[in-house]
Amino acid sequence: MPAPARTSTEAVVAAGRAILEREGLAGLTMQAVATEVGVRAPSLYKRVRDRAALVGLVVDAVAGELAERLEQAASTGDPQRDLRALAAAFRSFAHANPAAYPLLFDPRSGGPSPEALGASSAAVLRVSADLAGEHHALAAARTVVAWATGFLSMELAGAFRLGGDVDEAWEYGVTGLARALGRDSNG
Amino acid sequence: MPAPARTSTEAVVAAGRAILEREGLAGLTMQAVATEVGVRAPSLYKRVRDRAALVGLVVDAVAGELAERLEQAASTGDPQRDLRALAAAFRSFAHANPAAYPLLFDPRSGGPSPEALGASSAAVLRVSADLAGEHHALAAARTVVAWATGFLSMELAGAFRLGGDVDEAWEYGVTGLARALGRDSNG
DNA sequence: ACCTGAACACCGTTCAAGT
DNA sequence: ACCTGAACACCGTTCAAGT
Repeated sequence: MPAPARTSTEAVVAAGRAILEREGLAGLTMQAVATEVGVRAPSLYKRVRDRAALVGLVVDAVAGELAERLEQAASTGDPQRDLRALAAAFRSFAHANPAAYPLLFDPRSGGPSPEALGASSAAVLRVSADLAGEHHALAAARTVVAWATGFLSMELAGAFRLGGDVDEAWEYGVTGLARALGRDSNG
Repeated sequence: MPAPARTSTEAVVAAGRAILEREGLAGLTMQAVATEVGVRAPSLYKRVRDRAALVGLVVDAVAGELAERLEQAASTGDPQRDLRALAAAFRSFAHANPAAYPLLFDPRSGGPSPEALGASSAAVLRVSADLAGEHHALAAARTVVAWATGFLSMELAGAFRLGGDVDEAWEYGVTGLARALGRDSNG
């Protein structure tokens, strides 16, 4: 009477993430996930409460991986270089996860868990403190992340349709922010 | 045999927008819109091709209204003041349209039409040119809009969960951007 | 303890039939 | 010319029944 588990929460989340990138959020159905892990849709409810919870777990997994990338990126100790490295890490992560990335900041997805959020914030906060001073660290970090995530959302959405060079606009932005944060902000 | 029209595309779009804010994107169903305009769901297909097209029309309407607000806001002629006014207009519009605003930059909504996009961009481009010089106008405008939209997406998503004062972070960002765009950028 | 088929409510969409 | 009921495919979710 036992009954062998034919899948796992990790497998379900991994499948969800793969399908999300392959088919988009609308394609991330319970049936599609069930098929991918080799089970029938109702069985998924042994692993996750409902579809929203599944999406939440996927978002958390993505946030965790982003945190790793940011941590690896901001490691030179030179605040100006680290800021540029953080920005580059954000952008390459977004390009590699175009469907998942916008979900991290989507009002409708609940957002990442506090833990995942904290992990993702750590590296940015550290560099922001180095650059803008402890007193302005939080506001500076929010400015950087807001710019990066807004830019990348727009880039992924194809919202830059007035011509011009998108890479150049990105470069302009990083440079401007590095300058803005680094000036007479040693509060 | 004629057959009186019992609704109109404008009424459908207005209903869609109202329901979007009341019930969220998931609540914006063809049935809900049909009920609101006093018709049965299949009749909506005389006005819009499908649900995605309806959402697109709603997004366009919202983009058009945002363009008006931005145009009204940036009118003092002083670039620094106009930039702050633009930022304030973005934020109050987002707060007034919390469900619709993120859709403007959502990869999944197709985004606003080129016309609506152009109208929304005009005021920001003008102020950016005044501030950063014609040569950097586009990159500067993209920096400002990216920051504002990213900040507001995060604010609406409840992503600022590390404490601190959100208004202060906004203020810090505007000030930093105004400084960054206005310095030695007269290319 | 987990898996399944069957069932239900709900949604988008099509279409023949009405006026 | 527009509106409608009926129908279809599809989806999330529940649950009793299997092992």
